[in-house]
Amino acid sequence: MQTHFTIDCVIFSFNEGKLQLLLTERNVYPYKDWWALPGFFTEKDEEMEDAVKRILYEHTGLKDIFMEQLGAFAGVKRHPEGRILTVAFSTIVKYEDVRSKIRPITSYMRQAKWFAVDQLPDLAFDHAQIIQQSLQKLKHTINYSTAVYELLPDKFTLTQLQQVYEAILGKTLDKRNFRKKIANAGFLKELPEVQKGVSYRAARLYRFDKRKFQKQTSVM
Amino acid sequence: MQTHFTIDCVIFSFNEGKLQLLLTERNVYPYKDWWALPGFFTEKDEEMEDAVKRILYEHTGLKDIFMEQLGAFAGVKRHPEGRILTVAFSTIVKYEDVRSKIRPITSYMRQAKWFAVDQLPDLAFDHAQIIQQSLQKLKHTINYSTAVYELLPDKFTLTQLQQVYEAILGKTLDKRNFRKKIANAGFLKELPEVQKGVSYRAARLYRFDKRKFQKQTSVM
DNA sequence: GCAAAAGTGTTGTCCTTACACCCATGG
DNA sequence: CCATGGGTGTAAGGACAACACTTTTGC
Repeated sequence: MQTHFTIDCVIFSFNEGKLQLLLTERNVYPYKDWWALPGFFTEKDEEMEDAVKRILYEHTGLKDIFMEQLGAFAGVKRHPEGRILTVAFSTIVKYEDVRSKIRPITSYMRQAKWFAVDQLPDLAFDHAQIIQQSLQKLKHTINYSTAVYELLPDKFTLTQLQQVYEAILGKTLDKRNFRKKIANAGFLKELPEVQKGVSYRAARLYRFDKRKFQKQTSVM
Repeated sequence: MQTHFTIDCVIFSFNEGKLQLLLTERNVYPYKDWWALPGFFTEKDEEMEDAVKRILYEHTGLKDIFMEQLGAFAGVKRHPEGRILTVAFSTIVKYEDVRSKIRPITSYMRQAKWFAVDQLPDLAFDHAQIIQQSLQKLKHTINYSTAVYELLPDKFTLTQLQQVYEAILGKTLDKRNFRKKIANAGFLKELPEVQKGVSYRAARLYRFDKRKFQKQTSVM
């Protein structure tokens, strides 16, 4: 049997000390004027991966971003038109890198905007559930993926890094223990620079060393 | 756009010291006479969860089994008829419990049969890939789920338990360390019985205590 | 008595956690 | 000089890995 087939995108970023999520305001029925995950119908005989790329671009203006599959959500009652199967994908982007590029190409969506994950509006369809599941997954994989570093600018301070961990895990961490753990892991490169423009002691800047990270994790 | 929508089931069990997988022999084109994961088309406006139950029953004779979603597999070239999206589900069953029930109801499949996961035949579609991914997931969740205990009979010896771990992880474990870890976890109940019918020292039997397991894990 | 598997302890290393104060800087 | 966040060490407990021999049983 055939079914409608859509893609939804969960796009995380980090700004102002908070985990952020990119949502679009729908300009079409159903759920017109509601906020929703960027997502839409696939086309006939379109590869799923191509559909993800296309829809991501058309709805947010973002390109060349790798998205990981979260899972399929069906449910006859998800949509007034009957069963629509959606496959959700998630990714993480650097806020500064995409800031100027966010802009829906299609007129199906009125605008795309960042929301702090702890201050989301009411969402269309079952998107709140998809987001919950995505956050769950992020929590579990945080230590085994480069996800955290995708959330930060190229050069960052240890406090910023800790904030990202805290935002994702939803709890505060001990500063000394956190730094020991990071130092131990050994895939941060200390830079000869420090923060600028702060009215207190400037913090050391670090960079993530992907090569060293892969060496570590590939042993396991 | 619409797409064909199928379900595939990855069903693990454990017998003769090996991790086993239930496959069906196809009686229809495409891939007639090939071995494949039990799976078929969903029906119009059928809930995904209902489709899983129905297909599992029709193709293997198994009922009342909870299946967990693995993910969606699309791919225009998966199937001669064009894009067919399949959502894979996996589960684990006790070999003894189901032994006599395995039997396809539908004539689309000629027979259902267990194969050791390290001795699988050539498989239809992209089912080999789905199985690989499922095994990966099993490895990762082995310590945080009741999966292992679903694989064993009600009463089992510690050596049997260790064999299951070894089969899933694909490596041998140290007996003393393994027993310490299990004892530490504290959700096995030692029974007053021992093995029977063996020509060497009979091993103590244990039972898995689900209540204690949940207490442990829910704290985290 | 022998074959076959059951059962059992110790040690070192490393990771995790808890916990509090001085330091550097800009204004 | 003060407000603000940056930066640092230690001790205890728990988890993990390495490692080999004795015991029980059926035949």
